[in-house]
Amino acid sequence: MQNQTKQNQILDALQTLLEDKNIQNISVSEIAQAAGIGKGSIYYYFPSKDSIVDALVERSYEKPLETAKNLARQTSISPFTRMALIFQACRNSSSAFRSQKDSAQSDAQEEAFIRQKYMKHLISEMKPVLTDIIRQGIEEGQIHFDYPAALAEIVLIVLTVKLDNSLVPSAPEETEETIRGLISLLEKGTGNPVGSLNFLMI
Amino acid sequence: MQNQTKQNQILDALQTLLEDKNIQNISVSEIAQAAGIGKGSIYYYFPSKDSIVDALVERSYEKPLETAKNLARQTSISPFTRMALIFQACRNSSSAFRSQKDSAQSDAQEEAFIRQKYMKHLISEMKPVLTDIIRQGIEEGQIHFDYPAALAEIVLIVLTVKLDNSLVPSAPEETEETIRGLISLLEKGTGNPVGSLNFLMI
DNA sequence: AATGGATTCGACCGATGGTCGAAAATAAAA
DNA sequence: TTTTATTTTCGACCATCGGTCGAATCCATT
Repeated sequence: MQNQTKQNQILDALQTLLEDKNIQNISVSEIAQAAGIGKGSIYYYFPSKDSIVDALVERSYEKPLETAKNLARQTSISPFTRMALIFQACRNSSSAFRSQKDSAQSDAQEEAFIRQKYMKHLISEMKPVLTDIIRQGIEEGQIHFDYPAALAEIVLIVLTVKLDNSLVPSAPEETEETIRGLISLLEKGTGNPVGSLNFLMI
Repeated sequence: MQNQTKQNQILDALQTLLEDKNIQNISVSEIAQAAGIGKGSIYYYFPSKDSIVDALVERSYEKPLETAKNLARQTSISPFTRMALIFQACRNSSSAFRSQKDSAQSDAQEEAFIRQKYMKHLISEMKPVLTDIIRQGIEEGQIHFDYPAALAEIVLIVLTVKLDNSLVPSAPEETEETIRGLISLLEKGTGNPVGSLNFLMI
């Protein structure tokens, strides 16, 4: 049952390849070659090319997700501080997927395919964690809002979409303004003073 | 210069095919066959398969987008009413892309590719229009907020992502709660009374 | 009629994701 | 150790795809 190590070997190869190519331009043979195994063996460990990508996305966020879940239990720390720590952990890991474009302008459209997987995974895993923290913040009177789960999802969606910058591309200053607007909206919407949510800023 | 009619013929074929298949499973030959022309002719009117999809997305939102732009100029109507009309127009058209799943569980992951194009297109086109309306609302004292463009983008992102339901799949009641939360957040964040933004509800 | 551009077409190309059965490696049984 | 069974590896092979190409056809203008 060295499944794990062989799978990781394949995932490592894909991750390396992903650094300067988008998935659509990476063939399964190429992955096999980079992993030092035959193409057929790839399909012994994964049912499809797609599932390899899924597995890589999952593996990439195992650690920050675990960090976040641990943090969620530390009820002694202030909710805002915990949220700040979580976002920081996620941001560090997400950079692993920032592939530098092959040449001048690579069709970000194509590459967005993998980002979307990452987005789906991250939001679905993170939402319950963030919801719990917000709920605690509400109970402690630090957040005034009636829909903790919705609040968590809104923040996650906007931040993920904007920080990714491939689903809805925009200039850095535009992204910054949107984040600033989100912060302002959250502060006014949850009854918090100006500046209290600045940890969301890039 | 019957380019337009032939292109539309091809677009029609793709749209029909899209009703019970995802793009990745639709070949160019298939599109050609459905359009009643040879495969080579497809490439006389479009440079690539991808560009056909792009064109279809654009065509699908021509009318609601024009409606929205016209509405934006009708400064005599209240900003909230105009927004309500715009969202209604968009929702009607977006249903054109709701492909029923092939069988039990079709990999929504794959199909999300086209949604993402639609999302990108809709947000980039709609953002300036919505921003203008919000800005007018601010000037007229009906909206109290400092970042009109950010507000427009946040609303568009959350609504598009949630109503699409393939980027971040969730149960209907969950979607409803998120929308409700967004409404509450917007009302409190822009200094509006409860219920004033209910037009965002599905 | 003749010329020349616009349009149509399907055979063809290189490459891809995925399959397969046979070999090689490893473990279990004798 | 020898034999049998099981797991793992592999690359030739397959069907199919997106896209190209040159020949054929249409159609307007001269």
